[in-house]
Amino acid sequence: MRKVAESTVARLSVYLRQLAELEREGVSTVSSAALACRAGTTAAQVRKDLSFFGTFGKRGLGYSVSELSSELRTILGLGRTWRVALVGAGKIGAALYDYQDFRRQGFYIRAVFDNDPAKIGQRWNGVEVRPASELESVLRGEAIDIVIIAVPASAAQGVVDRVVSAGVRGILNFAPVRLTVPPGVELKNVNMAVEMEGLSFALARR
Amino acid sequence: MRKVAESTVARLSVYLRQLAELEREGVSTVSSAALACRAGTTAAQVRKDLSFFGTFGKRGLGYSVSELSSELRTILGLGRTWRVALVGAGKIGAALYDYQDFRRQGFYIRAVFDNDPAKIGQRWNGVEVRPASELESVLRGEAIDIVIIAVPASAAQGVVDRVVSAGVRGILNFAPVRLTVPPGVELKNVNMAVEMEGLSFALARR
DNA sequence: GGATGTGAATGTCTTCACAGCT
DNA sequence: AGCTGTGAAGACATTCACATCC
Repeated sequence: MRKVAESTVARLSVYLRQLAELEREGVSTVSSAALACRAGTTAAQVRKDLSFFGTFGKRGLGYSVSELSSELRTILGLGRTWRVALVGAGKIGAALYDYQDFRRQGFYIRAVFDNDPAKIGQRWNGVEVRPASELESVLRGEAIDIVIIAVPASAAQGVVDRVVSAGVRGILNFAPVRLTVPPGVELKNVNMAVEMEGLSFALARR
Repeated sequence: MRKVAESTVARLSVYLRQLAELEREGVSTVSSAALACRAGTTAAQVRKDLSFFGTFGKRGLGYSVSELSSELRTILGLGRTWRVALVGAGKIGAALYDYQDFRRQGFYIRAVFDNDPAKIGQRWNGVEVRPASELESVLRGEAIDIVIIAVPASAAQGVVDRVVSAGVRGILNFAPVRLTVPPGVELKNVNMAVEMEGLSFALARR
């Protein structure tokens, strides 16, 4: 069960989202072909992806929407809540804080940090914006699992080093800069500039 | 020169960013090994990526930082300005509008749309927030190349259909939903939920 | 009959290793 | 000597196709 491709995991997320939609639509059973169609992939890919984790379907029938949904939630580690901190209370931080989809999947933002005195002390839905000086102590005190980096590029690596030293092992980075973390720490990057440049590349060659 | 992997293009963006940094540091020449180290990949990968587009280095020496930088900008289609529209003037839209890195690479937001009467008519840095009803006419009138979707998931596909019918061929989607576009239209997705679930997956299996 | 689960085949991407320039 | 550029090898991911089971 080791060694699963990142692309497989990303697709599982997509499947899960499609299953949630099917559930809302009242559909109770789905074939790999139907799920693939909604997820933008192929039936064989769906079956292969799932086969890494077990066997969830019934031959001749397909998959139970609710069962598969629940299995995927377990596989993706969504069977618990995750304690999240947000570093950077600027526009991007505010947008992320608001992004309710996180909460729905069990990601709870338990702490917010910023350096701007005008923001420190504000209450966001009951969560106080704290100064960066309290970073390590709050991360440990609140037992934070995952930190979201939403600070300027120049400050990001410094924040990451402190976050890692405070024992956090999952980081989602929105700063447009390549960060380094020690082995054992999981780092994901969301870089809009890379995506935009992917678009301009594709559009330019025609 | 056809058929370049998406992953290659994404890395080119990263190289370009590293080269810009090297330029600021006053470095004039860089080896594939040094660039790879900064970009988080291998020397062979750097050379192979570049080899799809030509030969830019000097054997025994490395690459001229400024030359390679300029070549990459051309390859990525950054040798011109791109006219961008933003649909959705909520928190995410506001954060994106503010994201100055876009502008620096030649992506200019020329139009903003929303449905909220409280937002329509606002001026964002001189760009007026317009009602969605004007979508097609403004996209054509302003000769928009790329549209950023920052509306709720439920509204996204409808917006995309209208945007495509108005002749736009590049879309960057921030709504957490799988969109479909006809062939010939380039679609990139930024999905934070997928990234967070990738983190929880990695953290859960230890 | 119908759809899954999976080894085998195919396709794609990355790494190796070295000839060839500077 | 040093480092690039690139075929060839290897690793990895996707697709095929079919035996298997409901």
